[in-house]
Amino acid sequence: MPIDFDLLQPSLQKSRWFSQVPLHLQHAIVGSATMKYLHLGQYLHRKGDKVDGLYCLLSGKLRASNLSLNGQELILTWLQEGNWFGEISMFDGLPRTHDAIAEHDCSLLKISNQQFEQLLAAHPTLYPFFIRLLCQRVRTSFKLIDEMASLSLKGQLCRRLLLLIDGLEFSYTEHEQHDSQVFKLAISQESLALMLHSSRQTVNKILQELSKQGILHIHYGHITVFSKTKLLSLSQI
Amino acid sequence: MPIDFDLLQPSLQKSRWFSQVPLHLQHAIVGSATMKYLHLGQYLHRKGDKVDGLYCLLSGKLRASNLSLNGQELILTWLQEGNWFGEISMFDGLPRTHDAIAEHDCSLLKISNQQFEQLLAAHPTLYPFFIRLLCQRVRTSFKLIDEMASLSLKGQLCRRLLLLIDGLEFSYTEHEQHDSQVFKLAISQESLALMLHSSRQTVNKILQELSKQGILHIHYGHITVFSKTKLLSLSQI
DNA sequence: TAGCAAATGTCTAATTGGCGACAGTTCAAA
DNA sequence: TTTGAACTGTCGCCAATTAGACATTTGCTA
Repeated sequence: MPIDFDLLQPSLQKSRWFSQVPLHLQHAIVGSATMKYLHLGQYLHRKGDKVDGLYCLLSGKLRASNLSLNGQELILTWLQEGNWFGEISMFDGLPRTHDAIAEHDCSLLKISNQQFEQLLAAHPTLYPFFIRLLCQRVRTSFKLIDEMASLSLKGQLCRRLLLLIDGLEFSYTEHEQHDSQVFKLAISQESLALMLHSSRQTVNKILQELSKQGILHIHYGHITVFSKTKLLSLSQI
Repeated sequence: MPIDFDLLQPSLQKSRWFSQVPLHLQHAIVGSATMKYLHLGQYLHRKGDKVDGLYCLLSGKLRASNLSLNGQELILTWLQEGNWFGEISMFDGLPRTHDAIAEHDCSLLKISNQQFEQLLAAHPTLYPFFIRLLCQRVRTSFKLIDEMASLSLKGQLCRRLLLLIDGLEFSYTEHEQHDSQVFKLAISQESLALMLHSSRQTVNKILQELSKQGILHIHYGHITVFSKTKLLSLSQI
């Protein structure tokens, strides 16, 4: 049961990070991976778990979150098709920083500790690429910290909607673009609130405002966004 | 004007990260550095600046912060004796994530881009160590994100005081310990507020409470902390 | 197609924290 | 020793947000 590299291409290339890795190294990475499957609701790992591998999500959706001391779930983000994650624990050997829960049935590439060590030993030129993955992580985190601190709740919400749209790789590009496209975000207001560490009621109020301004529509269980550009300008308040 | 490694030892070994680097690599790192000096109030770099080097603060104190859109300063942290920083821009070549301003006269080790490249080329075994530095950064950031979200303002304040005490390396150890030691934190309530993105008045109110509980004393321009353990238990609210 | 669970909409009261105002205190430099 | 800037203490008002309660809507499934 070898893994068919070409078959995975569409998923793999969704990652800005992975697509910048030279082709022969891409092959080496995928070559040391095995498949792993999860059912909806299953945990891939929990915060504090020992490191067991580096993953790439091929299909499905994972929620990265953890529980606050009073038992409330705090969602950090969603991992989507093409996302690589788990590299921090791989490198420093310390426990997982978050829970990872399947929100749909998922398929993943898994590179175990052993395989990872062998991979790096065989291809030390991979180091700079993994370093870049870490740098992305730090920059995204710093940006999030700034935004949590400086933006109003409304600004933060708009920012998060944009992040969800751009989805992949924890990273958000600021390219100017026209509003020709409509985006469907499958997320409940409750979940949005958990991500903003706010209340469902407040999120609802803000979404209503945005809806009245024609920026988005609210549906049962999802939101459609009409204007990325307007969200962008609002995410500076 | 070669740099005297032994003379710098006391400062260098304050870094948990650096002290775990093997001795011959420590020498290699310091060997590719030059000295740099700053006066109080001078900027080492500003957010958005092009990368110019990797630094280690030998003496003095730097403030890492940036301006929010409405012009307010948001303090991320203070860099203290022994801290290494600036590695993110070194690795990904992107602009600085924060301003760095001298709060006292400072002396630093500087490793320029060129020197850094040569250093890594000559000692590729350094990669895992720099990776670990990045991992520390990510973990500290994740922790901060969680705490900003889940803790009350009082909890956050206690948490920050602990961080300031442990100071070095962005990292905070949870070792249980007795309250035999007293810590002096040279920081104004105003600055604390900027770090918590709160107001001076609120910070004052909380500090008064803590003072009444005997956990700390408030002075002009600084705070003395008597009980780390009590701060620790309060930083879970 | 009836029923149910999940999601949304909308009130209210209570709480938190921001902010202006101003008085008092401390420290250092002239 | 005086003076002024920086820091701390405190009050009160106001806006934002939370949390509880409950009605309504939606979409799935038996």
